[in-house]
Amino acid sequence: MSSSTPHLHIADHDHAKCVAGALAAARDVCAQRGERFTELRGRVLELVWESHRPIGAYAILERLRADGRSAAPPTVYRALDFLMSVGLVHRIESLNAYIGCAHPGQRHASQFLICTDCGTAVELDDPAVAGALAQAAEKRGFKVEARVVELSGHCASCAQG
Amino acid sequence: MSSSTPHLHIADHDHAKCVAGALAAARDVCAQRGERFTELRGRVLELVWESHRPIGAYAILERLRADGRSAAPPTVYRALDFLMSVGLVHRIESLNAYIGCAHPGQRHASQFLICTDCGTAVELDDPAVAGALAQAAEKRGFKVEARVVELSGHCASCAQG
DNA sequence: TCACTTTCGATATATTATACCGCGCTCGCA
DNA sequence: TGCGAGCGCGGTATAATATATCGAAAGTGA
Repeated sequence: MSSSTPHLHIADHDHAKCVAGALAAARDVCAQRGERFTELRGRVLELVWESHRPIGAYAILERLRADGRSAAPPTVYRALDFLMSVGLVHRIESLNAYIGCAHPGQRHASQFLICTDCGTAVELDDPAVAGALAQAAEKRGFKVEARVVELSGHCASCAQG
Repeated sequence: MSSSTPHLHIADHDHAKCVAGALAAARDVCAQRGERFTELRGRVLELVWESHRPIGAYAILERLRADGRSAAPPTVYRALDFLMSVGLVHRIESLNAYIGCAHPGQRHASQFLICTDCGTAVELDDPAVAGALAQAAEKRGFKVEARVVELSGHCASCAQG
């Protein structure tokens, strides 16, 4: 584990497989929806999946440039906007950062647990939370269109693992 | 109702009372905590309470300048940071904006219903939601330190009022 | 091949937020 | 009542994040 990933205890997992799976799922989703999964979009998705920590748009930009590619902010934001529009990437509002979607292709209302020690963000799809939110909104006649649910704190490993 | 507040159906309320109440509560909270409730902080809090719609830092800045006051971004951010630190103001992450706390002085885990039509944000303190979130986190050994729960959509009035 | 649409490069600029410095006021305390 | 320590704030500069716009290139479908 590199020093840049303290306590990344989503360890014990084959991350290459994560990335490959995400890319494969992306191809599927885009094919199904008749969207073009271009080389740039693929590369950006790959960078977003580089780790399980949300990554900023400008960090992605740096990496694209490191590839030798000419890139400017719009390059990144366009790709991210596309990836979010097809549900392959989520934006973490409290960090102004982006993370790969854990359940691409499926409709889901996700929640994030963000560890402020190791930086990892875990995506949940907890039905009890989703249900409680839906009820709270309905009780007030509110029609929900978008949800931002982000809990920050210490993951199990960092809290004392 | 001004054209700048379409469908503000938190109507039927004496907003001056809202503001006065918020300022009084602020004085109390600061007194209790031995914090200084300065004129600037009071004015910023008042501006945040100008409506029930989240307001951006730079909008606050403009209003301060309209007062004839000399002010720069740090002026506003310092005041907002203070007000948030004592729990008088919340930040709405999905809007990069700020709103007065509906339950100052009380510990609470709030959720926001943000209407994309009229711009109002209603603060809830729904125990079922709070409970579901606590459980979801605990189940995974996650120690929660901060919560961001923001639902966007259409309020009862705007959805069809 | 041609017309059409989408994607991308490129430049400029907008929006939101913070780092830093120094002064003066306030408050606690002798 | 004077003093020192800390806090609040004015002010400048700059960082970090995001968007508007335009034209060229590449893919798509007839």
